[in-house]
Amino acid sequence: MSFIDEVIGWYNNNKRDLPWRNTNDPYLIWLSEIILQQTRVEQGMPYYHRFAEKYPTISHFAAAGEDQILNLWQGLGYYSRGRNMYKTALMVMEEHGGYFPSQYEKLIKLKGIGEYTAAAVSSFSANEARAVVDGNVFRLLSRYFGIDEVINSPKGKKVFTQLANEVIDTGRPGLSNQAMMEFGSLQCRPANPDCGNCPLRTGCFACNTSSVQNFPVKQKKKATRDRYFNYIVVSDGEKVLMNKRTGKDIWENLHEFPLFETSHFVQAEELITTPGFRELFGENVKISLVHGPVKHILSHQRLFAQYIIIKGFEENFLMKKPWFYAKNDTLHDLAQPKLIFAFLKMFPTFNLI
DNA sequence: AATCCGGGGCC
DNA sequence: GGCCCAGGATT
Repeated sequence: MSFIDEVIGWYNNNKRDLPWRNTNDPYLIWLSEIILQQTRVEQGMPYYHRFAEKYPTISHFAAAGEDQILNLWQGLGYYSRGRNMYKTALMVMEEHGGYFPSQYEKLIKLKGIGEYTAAAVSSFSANEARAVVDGNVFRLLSRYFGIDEVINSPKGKKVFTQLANEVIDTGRPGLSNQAMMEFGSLQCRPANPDCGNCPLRTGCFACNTSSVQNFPVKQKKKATRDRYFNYIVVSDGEKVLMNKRTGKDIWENLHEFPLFETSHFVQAEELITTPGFRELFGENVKISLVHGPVKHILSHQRLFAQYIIIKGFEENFLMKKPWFYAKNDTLHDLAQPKLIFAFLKMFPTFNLI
């Protein structure tokens, strides 16, 4: 049996029953593939069900607004995926007559769809023979063939893409791609792979040289930076002051409390006496309560957030600011990062004030 | 080529 | 604390 025949044989006996494998609809497959980018199946599953139920077709999806998409995306991270999905939905309605494309060459032109996702959707929905190369495939190929090319580099990506397209079963590309990823995910997993029971062990370079932990070779990422977020909570118990983030920073278009960022940690009492603070929130503000600091890890940043509940906020300080009041019972309609929705979940009616 | 973009699970 | 996860866009 060839390499790919072994992988497919294993897949037929060990595959998980995942909902997006029971359809040929390129829209639903696209939905699942975007959700699963850099995201574990178990984490993305509830989101897939929510999206598929609320937006059963691309027309339903496009009829929503970006705010609604981001709201349903809340908590999943990498929010550009949600923003790009919405752009793609509009493109499909305008440029493809509301029919989600299934061909690689059309898919690759859409927002948020790169080589991996275009190969996945086209092979699963239309059986185009284009190999998917995700983290699972990198790992499986590098271990089995003993390839020490750095995977997170343009050259490495090229090398592994070529190899993946050489091993793909062109007679059944969709099945072949699914099998490669499932094998990498369950059998040839990152930590403690089950080499003793692996059907590929006799031909596997890494297994035969006891060097599984040496593959794949990956360039280490740069250290993260620290940021200090001071969230200013202004509430009368019925409504709360909110801000919608803009620009190229994290969490674009998500909502949060008015933010006062500092270059280092500053105690709340000291913070409100700094000149910049008074200019933003008024001369008469006083601290009611402080929550935190809360540590929050992102892929490239460490956030230290403290929530400063203040009183004495003057309404005329709303002038020329993007802030707005949101009623407590409408907060759930606003997409928020975890640092905000987790706080609101702890104090749903600001009963701490 | 390097960096940025979330949140969670595992070791 | 580091690594990884059905990656892609930007610079």
